[in-house]
Amino acid sequence: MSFGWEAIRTEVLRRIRVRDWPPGGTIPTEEELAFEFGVARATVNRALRELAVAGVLERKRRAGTRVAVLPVRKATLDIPVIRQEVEARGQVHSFRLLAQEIRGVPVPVGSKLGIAAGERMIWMETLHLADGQPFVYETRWLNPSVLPPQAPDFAEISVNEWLVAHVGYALGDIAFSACGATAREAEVMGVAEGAALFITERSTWSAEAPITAVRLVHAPGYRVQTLV
Amino acid sequence: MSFGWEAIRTEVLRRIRVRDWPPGGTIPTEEELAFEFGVARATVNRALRELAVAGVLERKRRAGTRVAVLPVRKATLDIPVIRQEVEARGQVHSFRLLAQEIRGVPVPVGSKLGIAAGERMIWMETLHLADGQPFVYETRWLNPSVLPPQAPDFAEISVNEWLVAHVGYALGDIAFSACGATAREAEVMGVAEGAALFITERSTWSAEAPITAVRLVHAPGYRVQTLV
DNA sequence: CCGGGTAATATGTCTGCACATATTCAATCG
DNA sequence: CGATTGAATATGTGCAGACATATTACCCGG
Repeated sequence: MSFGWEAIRTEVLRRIRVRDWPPGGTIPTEEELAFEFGVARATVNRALRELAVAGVLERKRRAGTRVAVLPVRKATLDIPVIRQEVEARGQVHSFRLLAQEIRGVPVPVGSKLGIAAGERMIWMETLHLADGQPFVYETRWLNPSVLPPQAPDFAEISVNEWLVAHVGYALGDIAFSACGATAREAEVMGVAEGAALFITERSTWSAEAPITAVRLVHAPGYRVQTLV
Repeated sequence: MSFGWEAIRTEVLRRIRVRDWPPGGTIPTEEELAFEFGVARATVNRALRELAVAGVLERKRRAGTRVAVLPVRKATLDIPVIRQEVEARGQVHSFRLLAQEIRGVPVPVGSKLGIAAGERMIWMETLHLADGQPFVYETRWLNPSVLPPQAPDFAEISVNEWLVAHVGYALGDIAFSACGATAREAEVMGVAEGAALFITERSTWSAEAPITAVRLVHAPGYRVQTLV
């Protein structure tokens, strides 16, 4: 019977689905389950912990483990680098750096990155192409202090790839939304003004300082998808 | 020094950021790290495993652990029930069931749920309101076989809430996209035709059968956001 | 009846050990 | 020289026991 913690996770999930253990109810303790399944408590713990981070169970010390009433579904998305995304479709990736200049950051960007508005950062405008067709229109604010003395040529290597290779791991947040194309976006992406476009916005910080804030405008038909 | 696996995870992350351990390079074995930090190997394992599922490390038996070259960022989103979402904004949730009827499923829906096109399912149209304003326009295909003999009145309880309470836990996938409002959507949501709308699509299955396929059309300005 | 302190309890984590399993490296044989 | 076989190795998972910690339940005094 004891086929590892994954078997236990599956069995627990089954009992929840069959309503042996109804939503809101507490399930047996780790010790009892360990005895029933003939495994160590650590093994049961592993299985239940995974189900808890998945949002299926809620666990509290002393109170025990209960089946979540409103299972807040957690979806995990992979956010790949754009080049990878294009190549995964079997297309050729290229990009054009349309603009790069020093500017004072506007208030919303500043507050999002946690710096004073008017602070001078690098502003860049990039168009990513898949097989020569517009794929993503990227506008970015970049903290110049993360760059080395002689800055790399971002017409050669895309900012994002340079950052993941040289600045290293960072925290950040991501937001998705929909927006009608502005005049500029319509022109660059080759769509009608007001067309519905999918937007990804990301901000990232290193341990010390804000790194970058990006807004990606995706070509029509773009989807973000998850297999749960 | 030994403050548990979280401290170890943090220290490993730090060394990666400082490029003590550069991208693509292998890091010391669990045993070596356990010795260095003065903890058991299981503790190191826990820390490294978490970083591996986060996409920061890549681990292979015998080959060792290496720092991911292209850290595929994984974003985790919470997908709450609509009522919770509205109430979290401090607004009052209500909904109106606009239509409910039996229909044969069209091809795209059928293939997504893995059933034959033309199979008869329940089709429903619901409008969710926040403080009386249109919030989400929901169209749904529902497998009648998950309902009890005398079906619940979905004008009283929203389908989604009935499902989470009575059908229980299911797998599914989620997709986000952007789309211009159709004539019907524009009318129901009170926006201009062609306005950019954020779309969420979900399909869910139980262990035995497909349960439901939903398309949620969100009011303008809607965002899905993640704190990583 | 209420509030505070205390004990009981379920989970969280750790240790030290063992064996399983995947993968690589090397040696051996045709 | 190439392919197959076999050992070496790093991670994956397991067990039993222990202590830590959060939270609840209970008792007792006011």
